[in-house]
Amino acid sequence: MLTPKRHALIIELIKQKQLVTIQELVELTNVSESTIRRDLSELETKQKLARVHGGATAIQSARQELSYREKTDKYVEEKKQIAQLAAALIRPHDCIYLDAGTTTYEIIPHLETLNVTVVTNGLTHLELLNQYQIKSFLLGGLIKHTTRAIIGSQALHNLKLYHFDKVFIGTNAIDPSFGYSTPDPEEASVKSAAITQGSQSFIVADHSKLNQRSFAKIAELAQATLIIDSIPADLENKLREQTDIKVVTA
Amino acid sequence: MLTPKRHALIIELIKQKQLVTIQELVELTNVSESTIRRDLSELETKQKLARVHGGATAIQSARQELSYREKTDKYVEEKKQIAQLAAALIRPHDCIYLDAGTTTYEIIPHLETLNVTVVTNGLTHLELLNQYQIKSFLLGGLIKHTTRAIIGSQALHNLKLYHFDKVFIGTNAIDPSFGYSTPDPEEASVKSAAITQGSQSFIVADHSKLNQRSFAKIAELAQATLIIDSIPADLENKLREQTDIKVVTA
DNA sequence: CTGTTTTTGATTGTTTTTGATTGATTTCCG
DNA sequence: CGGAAATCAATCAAAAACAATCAAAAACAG
Repeated sequence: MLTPKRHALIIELIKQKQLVTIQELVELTNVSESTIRRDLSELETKQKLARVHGGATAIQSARQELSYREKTDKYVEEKKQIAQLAAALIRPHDCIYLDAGTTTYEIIPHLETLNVTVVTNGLTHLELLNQYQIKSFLLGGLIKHTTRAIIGSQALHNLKLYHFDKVFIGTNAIDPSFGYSTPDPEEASVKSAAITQGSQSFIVADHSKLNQRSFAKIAELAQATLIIDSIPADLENKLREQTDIKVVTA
Repeated sequence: MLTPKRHALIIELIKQKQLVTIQELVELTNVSESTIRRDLSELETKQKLARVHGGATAIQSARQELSYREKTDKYVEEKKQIAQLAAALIRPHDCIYLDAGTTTYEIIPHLETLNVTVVTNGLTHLELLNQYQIKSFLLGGLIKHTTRAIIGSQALHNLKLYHFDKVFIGTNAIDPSFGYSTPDPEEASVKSAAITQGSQSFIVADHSKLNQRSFAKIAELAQATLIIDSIPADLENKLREQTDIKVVTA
């Protein structure tokens, strides 16, 4: 039996039973105990399970959860790299604002040991913030069910109650002359207001957003540093005339 | 038997019986007394139980307090009846406040056709509100991870932005002289502030909360109508001197 | 086909877990 | 109070599970 197939079987059985013995796995896969031990060892370092004396148990870490839901999203790997680069800018005990969105979501796992305080308008972030037990504040306001974000005048009002060391915002479009923009004016208002409340503000976006214009303007390029996975050289030069840019270097 | 499985069994039995003897655990798990002793020792340091001479008991300190999700909710049927009675008071296009908690949660399904606007501080309510596509506002503020509620000064500030036709609040304790109370002062503040923002306010609670006092006072009895599943006649008379009461009539 | 690398299963000695035993401590009950 | 019974922590040896090692088998590359 091929190793990946065997690993898949093991993970599947653990998922079903939560707890398996080495003997059960030996019977399931018809390989020796030694091989199973090696498999468990390997899968443990990959955070796919937790070993216990005599077998292994399922692990419901944030990472596994995360890998489960990443299917719906595009450029996940790039977003993770962007998030990592963004997180590297954060210092212990910073107070940061995390905009709703998938790229900002990927920043959360990097916050675990930083003792930061997070303010967000993204309801999708809450579960992960909870899992990492990060001190978190939510903006108040209208719940936009489609994107699960908090918007509206109350949200703007709420933002005035905070000041942030760093602000991380997602965007749908980046254009050399129109700046950062997004389809929903309500969301744009919140993003814009957040930027003005931060000492430093960052736009996190993947390369598919470059050279795009959307309906509602968030801010000028100069108002926030751009963090992106890759960018053509000529466009980078053009943007650098107006703002700072950080590019993921692979 | 694998250690985690055994530990799970032990905790499960303690959860059911509150108090277990070592002998019971030996029979349950078919291991020696020594092993059980070691297990209890280990689980005690993990704060999963408290040892007593001869066995172990469930721990009910705040530390062990089960988080909202895993809390095996009691009196679900009663709460549904209370919720139904509460929902019958709501008129179309009302603006209502729903406190965090399991009883208020049960109100949501009744709102579907009423075109109400809901304001809440309960994150656990969001999924259901989304499902029924109810226009919803969330209070801003600190996220209390254990109960998944919004609290803090920002929440109080947010409440000032609204006025409600009806306010529905949960409580942990109802006492003829101490009024309504709950363990966490921060939560009590939010509940209290919400009550003052409503034209009419209601406390929804099951009968297990009667004649109890908790640490932090929410409000006097007179400040909110009590909605409850059942109540002894003498206590009802005593409470009716101070406030209105609605009882589920089965 | 031949030489190399990878994977596997068996074997080894080591570590962890377990159950029995011991003497100390606590609880019970007269 | 005081002794008996029960329960306890500490210890130790046996059993189970473990990581490390190595040679055979399989997969691979040239």
